[in-house]
Amino acid sequence: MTLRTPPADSGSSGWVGRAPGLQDLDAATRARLAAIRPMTLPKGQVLFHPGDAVACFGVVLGGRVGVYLPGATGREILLYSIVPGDSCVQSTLGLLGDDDYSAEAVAETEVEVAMVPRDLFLDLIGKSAAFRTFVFHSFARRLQSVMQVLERVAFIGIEERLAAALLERADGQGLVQATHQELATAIGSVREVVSRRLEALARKGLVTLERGAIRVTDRGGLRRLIS
Amino acid sequence: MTLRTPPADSGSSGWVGRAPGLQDLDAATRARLAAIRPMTLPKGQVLFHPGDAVACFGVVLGGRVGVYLPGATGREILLYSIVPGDSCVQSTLGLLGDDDYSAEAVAETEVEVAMVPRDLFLDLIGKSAAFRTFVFHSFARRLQSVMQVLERVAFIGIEERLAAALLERADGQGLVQATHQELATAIGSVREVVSRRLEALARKGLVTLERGAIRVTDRGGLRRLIS
DNA sequence: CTGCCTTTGTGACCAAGTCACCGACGGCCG
DNA sequence: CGGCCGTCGGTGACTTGGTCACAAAGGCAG
Repeated sequence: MTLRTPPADSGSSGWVGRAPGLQDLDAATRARLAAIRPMTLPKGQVLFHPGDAVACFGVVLGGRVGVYLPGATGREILLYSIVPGDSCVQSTLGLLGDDDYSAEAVAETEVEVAMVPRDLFLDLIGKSAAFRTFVFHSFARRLQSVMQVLERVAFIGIEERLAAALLERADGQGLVQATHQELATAIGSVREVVSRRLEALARKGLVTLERGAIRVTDRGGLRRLIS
Repeated sequence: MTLRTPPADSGSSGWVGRAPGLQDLDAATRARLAAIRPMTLPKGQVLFHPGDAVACFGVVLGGRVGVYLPGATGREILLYSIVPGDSCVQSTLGLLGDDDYSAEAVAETEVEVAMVPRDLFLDLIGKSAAFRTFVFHSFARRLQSVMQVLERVAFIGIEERLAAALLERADGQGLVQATHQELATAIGSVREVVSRRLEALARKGLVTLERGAIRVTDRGGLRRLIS
């Protein structure tokens, strides 16, 4: 059995039906989108860098993409993650506002994504109310979430942010597969600080530390730190 | 001579022609907007609080509105200022994403604003490409600017942010009419820190301090701090 | 002038970021 | 098997920025 992308399947739903938020599209728009063949990107692949020109409107169908804002010092901070059904709002920004990308996007798992070319995107925005609603909603959610990131970085202490990040990432067994550096980037801090805080959490018995991973042993305790 | 709002003047352009960004609207949309009577708000007036439901889409015609994100600790940070021709993107967010306001808007001068009711707004979004473009552009600019605020707060030192804020606010004579507290809020810091930095800038001969104001005496010197 | 409010100054302390360096683990290759 | 090297994590000394508590001016109304 081959691992190629499946045929376009423009007859019935195709990938469009699998994208949460795009299901309510009118038939004409559906058909035009369905003609696009989704592509698969390996984990670690960079989708765009700051300064790249925006060519397409990306809709993520599977996997997770992290969007990072890099600072002058080499540090960077996670703006948001794109999960299935989200569009890449950085692209919207570029297509509608004529700006280049100012952030970096990295595939954090293997990712399946449909790339809508600029012209089709602009045409659909004009013609399909449902498509417009989809785009606007993505946009609104993103602005909200960026403001939340700002609020946290500006007003909330490291311990609280770290606890939240751990709870968010823990799987069923409480395992968080992330290096200290990755957690630091996610909460807008630096490795050393995260290492020290994790050690403190471990001393309080809330987590245990492994190489390349953290195991959450007391979810309630972490939740209490968040208040 | 009375100071009332002028008559609606729906015949020719009315206020719509005075709003940068709305000039390219089609005649039908223009007419529907022109029927709205702009209102004037005094300096200091609060336009909305966090938690308020969004009822209208506001377009600022004159003056300046500051939008602040409040933190749990009582501190708050300036997200952006709305100047003539900008729409209030917080409103867009609420009207399209069904969220309440999460920020606070305050008139920083006397302000003239046209409030577009929700239904008319949604209708125009659907029917007028030019209006849509206007809204999208505002939206895109705002997301960009919020990301810039985040980048500064996360990665850039106080001195640099302060110098930038001073340059931005200085009038022709170099006078910045703002208290230390106001500057602190603008750059996402606190009064004490700003006071100390200002004192340092004064010792370097870049500014002189007055009660309720700062006078920039060496623009070049401040610019050099920003690099 | 007096009292009161707003703005600014100050010191001690705590939280977080920076820098420099070390050690520990885990492949991987000879 | 043993040594090499890259990634990951630990640590101490130091700087920057935020917090807290309180004092000292300026300004204005009564």
